[in-house]
Amino acid sequence: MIQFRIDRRSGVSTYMQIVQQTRQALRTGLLVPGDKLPTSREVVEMTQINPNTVLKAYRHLEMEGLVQGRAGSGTYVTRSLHHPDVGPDSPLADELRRWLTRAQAAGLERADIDALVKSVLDDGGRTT
Amino acid sequence: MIQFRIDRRSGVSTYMQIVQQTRQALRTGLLVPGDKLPTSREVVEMTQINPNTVLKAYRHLEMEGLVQGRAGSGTYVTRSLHHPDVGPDSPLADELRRWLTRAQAAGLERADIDALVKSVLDDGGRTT
Amino acid sequence: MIQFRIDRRSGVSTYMQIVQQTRQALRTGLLVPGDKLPTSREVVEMTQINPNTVLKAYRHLEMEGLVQGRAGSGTYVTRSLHHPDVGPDSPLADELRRWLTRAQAAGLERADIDALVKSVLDDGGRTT
Amino acid sequence: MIQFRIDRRSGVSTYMQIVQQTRQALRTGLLVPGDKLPTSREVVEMTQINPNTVLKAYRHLEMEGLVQGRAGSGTYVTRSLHHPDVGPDSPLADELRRWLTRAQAAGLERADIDALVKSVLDDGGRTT
DNA sequence: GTGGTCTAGACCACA
DNA sequence: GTGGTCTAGACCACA
Repeated sequence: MIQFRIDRRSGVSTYMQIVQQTRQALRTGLLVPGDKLPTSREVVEMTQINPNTVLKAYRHLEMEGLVQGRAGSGTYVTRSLHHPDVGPDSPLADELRRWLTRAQAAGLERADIDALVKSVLDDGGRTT
Repeated sequence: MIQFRIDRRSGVSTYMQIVQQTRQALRTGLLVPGDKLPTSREVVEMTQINPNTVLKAYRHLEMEGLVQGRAGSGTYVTRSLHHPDVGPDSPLADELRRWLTRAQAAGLERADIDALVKSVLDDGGRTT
Repeated sequence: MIQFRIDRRSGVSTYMQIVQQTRQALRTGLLVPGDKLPTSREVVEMTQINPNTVLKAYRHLEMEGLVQGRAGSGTYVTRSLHHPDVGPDSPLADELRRWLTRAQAAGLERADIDALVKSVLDDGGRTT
Repeated sequence: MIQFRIDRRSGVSTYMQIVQQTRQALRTGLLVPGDKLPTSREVVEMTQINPNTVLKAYRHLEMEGLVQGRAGSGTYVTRSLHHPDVGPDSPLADELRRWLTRAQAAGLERADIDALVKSVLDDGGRTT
């Protein structure tokens, strides 16, 4: 089952972190249509946040057409965002992992790597 | 001069977006010690946000020891976060750009790429 | 300014009544892009409901792309749903008012009229 | 036999939708005293809802004096709400159908028509 | 002052 | 037990 992690220092609102992590799981194929999201009670146990905040996130995902809540049953994934080449075993993932190893060998910290990735991605590969 | 872009739908508060984008520019070397940040008036023109919000972000950066405000003059970068291998002309950046080109050729959208990068980075290259 | 009326016996949830009445006002042209919705405080005075319930309705309308909330300023209409022939002075409205007069003259109560209208509309004019 | 249709997005609770659709059928004369309502099992097949929800709706209608449950037999209509001029063959229905045809010819969608009808009915024909 | 988030908890609809 | 609604109120971001 998907595990949510709340980072209170990130500057991102709690419910939006739930939304983003769920979308991320849909992208990577960790969640597929038919899967059940954890109940609000389970998320509360995982994360120590208020059940209403979980429901707010789930309602947001529902309005995006990604999940559907069923009273008395749970909240279920209704749509996939998964692209086949985005899985953890894809060649692209392998290449990226090797690149990451080289970056770490060069002494880059996570924050450096994030900054580099972000600058290249935002640039759209334009300068290649 | 650094350009700020505010995304009101991101779930990140406006002032924190200014903070994060400034830190990002310090990481990539776009901003270096001595550089002047745009005045709050200039940021207001760029972004349509309230000058108080800009000042709050700059105060936050000042508390982190990254910039310093000088009355009647402006706000100046006082510290670098730049790692030499993180620049846009570094081999690591080149390799990442080539990887990005392959990912785009495989039909991945920006959201797919973000998800893939995030999953590999969060995994810490553990499985390599 | 648009007046909301909450009917606690209707079986429709409170926030959805706000949503429906706003959509109705957009349809009839009572609200047009640029118009400001009443603040949550004003709605609370009008209707005696909780401000969070108002915000929930406004957030719902925002996700539908009909309005936009601006912190410190208010919530504004961003899109019209108005069809020119739906105004109160349109010939169609006039004809319907004359029909309503005849229905009332025949002794029909509001509930009878609602039922008749609903049955004809749901039938789609198929049998004409 | 009366067909129930549940719209989960309407904001009206499921059991209340059953109640309202039954009252509607009593108004239009689709249901008359002596008629048998579908059993909860039949409604479950029609609508995919829980039998308890059907029973709750029927109990509600029984409290309103409109139907009566007979153990081992079913639930029967005990009272009419039908006004003779509200039938599908009444002149008023004919006129309304012709009006509807004109409205559709003018390019109005169902939502536009609902809004127009609602605005005229709520206005009570006052301005005629 | 205005909207947005979050909490705590009551209560309801539904299965 | 599960999701959904609503309240009351604290606190924050923003203008």
